[in-house]
Amino acid sequence: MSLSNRDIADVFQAIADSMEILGEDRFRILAYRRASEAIADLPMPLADYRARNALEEIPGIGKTIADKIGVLLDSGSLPLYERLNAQAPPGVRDMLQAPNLGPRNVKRLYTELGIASLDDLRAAIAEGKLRGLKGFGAKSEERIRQGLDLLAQREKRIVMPHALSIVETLMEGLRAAAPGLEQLSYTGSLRRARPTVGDLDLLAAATDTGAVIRAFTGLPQVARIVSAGEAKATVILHSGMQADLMVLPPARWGSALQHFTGSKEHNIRFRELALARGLSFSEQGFKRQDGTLIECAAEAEVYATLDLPWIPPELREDKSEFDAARSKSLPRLVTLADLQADLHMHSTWSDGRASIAEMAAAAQANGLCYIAITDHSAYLGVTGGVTPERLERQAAEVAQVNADFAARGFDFRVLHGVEVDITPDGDLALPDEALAKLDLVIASLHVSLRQPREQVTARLLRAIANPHVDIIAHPTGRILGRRDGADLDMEAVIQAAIAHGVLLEINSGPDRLDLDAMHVRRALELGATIVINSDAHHPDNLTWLRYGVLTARRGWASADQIANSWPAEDLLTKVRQKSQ
DNA sequence: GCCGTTTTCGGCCCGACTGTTTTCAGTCG
Repeated sequence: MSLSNRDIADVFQAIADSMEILGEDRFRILAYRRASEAIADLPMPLADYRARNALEEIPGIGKTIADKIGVLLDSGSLPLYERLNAQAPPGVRDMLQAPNLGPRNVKRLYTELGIASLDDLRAAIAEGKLRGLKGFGAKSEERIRQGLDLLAQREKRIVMPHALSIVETLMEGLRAAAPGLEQLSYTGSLRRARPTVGDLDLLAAATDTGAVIRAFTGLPQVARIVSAGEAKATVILHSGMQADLMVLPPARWGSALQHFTGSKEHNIRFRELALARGLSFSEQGFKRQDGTLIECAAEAEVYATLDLPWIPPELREDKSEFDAARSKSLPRLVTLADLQADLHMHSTWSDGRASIAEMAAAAQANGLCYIAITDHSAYLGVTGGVTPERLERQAAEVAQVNADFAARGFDFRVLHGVEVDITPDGDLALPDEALAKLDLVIASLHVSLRQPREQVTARLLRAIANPHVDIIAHPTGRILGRRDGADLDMEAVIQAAIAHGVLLEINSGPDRLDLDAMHVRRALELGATIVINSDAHHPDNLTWLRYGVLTARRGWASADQIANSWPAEDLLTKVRQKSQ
């Protein structure tokens, strides 16, 4: 069993952690961290890169680390890793996770007191052993104890859609409670639309900063105030999430927003570019060599100072966005307003909660021009799925709904589709004759996701090759925080989808967001076409499209690459080409 | 250890906060 990208990324992260504790060269440590993050975000297995002799083309990976990847792939272990494990073992590295405790002190606790795990640390604090150490007082010990408490109760990461809903309610409350607020935004990984986030970061601009802080800590959502000063506060919400608010003068809004949005990697690269021009950048603004400051009240001014166009937050991961910005080739990212259709919706014909007419009306109210009703095929546990016979009857209802729209003078259209299961053998759960009569066929994996890579990939490839299949829904089947997706050869899936004119879906369900952004980007690079669907089972679910759009944007998608931003006739032309 | 619109050698982001300090080291975002 060869190591996954995740496994290898974890090895390099562990190497960096151990080196940090041992006090090795910080730039060497940074190199291992950068390599680890680059690997974690790759769209293809490392073995594929090596096979194409392309490991060193990955930014952040040079000859040394490429060789180490080779050793890991071949042998499953690495001498450097084993050696570091002996000097700073996993239990010691775990202590780095504790807030307020960093590498220097972890090393001292380990070497001077023999503390080698978080449990050891808790015990040592209970016995008051830490304050005996030179440079440690009772306050240091207490801070570390508090850090351990925080670590224990720290909620695990929540999905981005959930975080957005919490943060927007919070912002609404703050706007009402804090007059004099000139600017307010969420920042951090949430603004970059990462699929999961660990805490909530808010940034505000106001002249009276203290008044905004007091309004914030007084919000009804706040369960506990961790700290609150004149410009910064940290609270724990009743939901268990930590929320940080920073308030600053309006003149520095732009530089602060850029700084707190990150990512850290993007910021480091940005500051390197600034240095090359003799400017030092921080959240305060640009500092010239003579010490004078250039303030930026708007974020676009920050980038403009380095002659760069504004870079959308979703792209700020130091994944070639600066090259694209410099060469004026940043994509014009798709927006929610670009979408004309939702091509994956359920009704009471299967497990949906509303009729076809209700779903259509909701879509129209949301500004869409056409939809596809795609109920589940009758298969396994799905209640009331469609059979060939029921599809015939459903077609009549779809025709009636369309006739009603036309009679009322609306230019709105319902396409008749299906979401057909791919069986464990790779068959489709409905016969070709039934599929041939439909406007649109979605095929998806719901069962046997744990099959070996070759087998589950082959299933999907067979479905893609079926002339009636138009869309592959939620390709990996992942559920965020609950289960990983199928172990697919995504490169093969993308290539097949392109060859057969099949669209790949970004499923907007809050805990799916599948395809994920890195696969979207890879698919688009190779020339695939994407669709963003809600998979709505209720009219309210149509708002989910927003999350799919954010995921597409993280994948560098422009509107022309998203099939449901096209007019209905263009989409149907593409789909019919496929069936011939 | 990586990397190049000054560089194949010599760089590599920045400031705020905290504690235990008489000038700084560690941690964080």
